[in-house]
Amino acid sequence: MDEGMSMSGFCVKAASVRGAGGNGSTGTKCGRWTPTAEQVKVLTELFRSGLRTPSTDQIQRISTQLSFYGKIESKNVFYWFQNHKARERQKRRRVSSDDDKISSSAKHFAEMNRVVSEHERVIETLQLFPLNSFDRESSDQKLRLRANDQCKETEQHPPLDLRLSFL
Amino acid sequence: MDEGMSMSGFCVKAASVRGAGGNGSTGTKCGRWTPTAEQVKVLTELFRSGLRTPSTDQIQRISTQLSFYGKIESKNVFYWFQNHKARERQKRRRVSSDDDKISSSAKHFAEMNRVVSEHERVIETLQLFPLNSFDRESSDQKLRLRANDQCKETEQHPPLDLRLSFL
DNA sequence: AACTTATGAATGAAAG
DNA sequence: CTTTCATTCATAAGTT
Repeated sequence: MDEGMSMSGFCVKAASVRGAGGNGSTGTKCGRWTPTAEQVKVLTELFRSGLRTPSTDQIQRISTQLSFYGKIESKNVFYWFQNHKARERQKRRRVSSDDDKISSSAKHFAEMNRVVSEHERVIETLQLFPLNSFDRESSDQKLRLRANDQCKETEQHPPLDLRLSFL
Repeated sequence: MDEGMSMSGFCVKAASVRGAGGNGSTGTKCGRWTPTAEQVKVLTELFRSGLRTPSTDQIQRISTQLSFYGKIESKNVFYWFQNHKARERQKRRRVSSDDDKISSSAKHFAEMNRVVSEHERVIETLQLFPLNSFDRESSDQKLRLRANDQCKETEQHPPLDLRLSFL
């Protein structure tokens, strides 16, 4: 597949975006959802009302409701809340960094210590042998305890070999 | 605004591409695993072949194999499958939920990715293309260009009703 | 038109 | 497995 932008995508024109009665009558770009002022208004109101992470069902309802004001998909609503919440938190985080000063070390300390807590496991050599009877939840879980390596310049790779015979 | 991070003094990103149409100049980014185009390609192929929840040893093997194309850890493989599977399911759910709303629009090609037969045990020697193909197509970033628009301007919307009672 | 900002979309990592 | 959080990428919209 090479091209894919020529199926049914053709936008006419997008109405004004946020900014209150914009009206610009301009932006004619598709490729990503461009919420209308009304949609943003409703979404914002929902957020203000305390809704932060709508359930799938709620997302569906919101989407349906908003589709009345313009094209929209469930995922747009999903992403909107996800982003809105994340950015609000992000901003907060920014502000809370006024502790500056000469650093109370507390933060750094915690961060430094957490790495070597209980990673002494060194599950480097995973059990490659087939477990006897119950080979139940032996997988997954253990892998998570791997410590992080250091950044290694690994941009030198060999030619792509797509054979998956190693399995 | 914003700057580079300075947590533990690791490598700061270098932006750039991950083997898109350019060349091998991959961004040396740390902090979190950034799969190379080759790695994604292999992982995707494995997934397409039916692999959904690799066992510990499979993860280990895959990781080892992929490390040939760049830095990678077992947990990255583990998470990749975990996320890929979950999102495939999530996406399907969302799309199917709001497609009844779109009605007169074309069906989504996302559905094209129907479930692959689980009986795929032919992960023996899957070769998609010659090892030295110059086909450096991005399989990672280009992926984002999937068509998803059909911007149907609903410029004729009703008066704004800000009641959120539909929840 | 180039640059900057705002924000939609994606995804790695992790929590529940 | 499902859901959430954190970061990052991409791009429409706004600014200079």
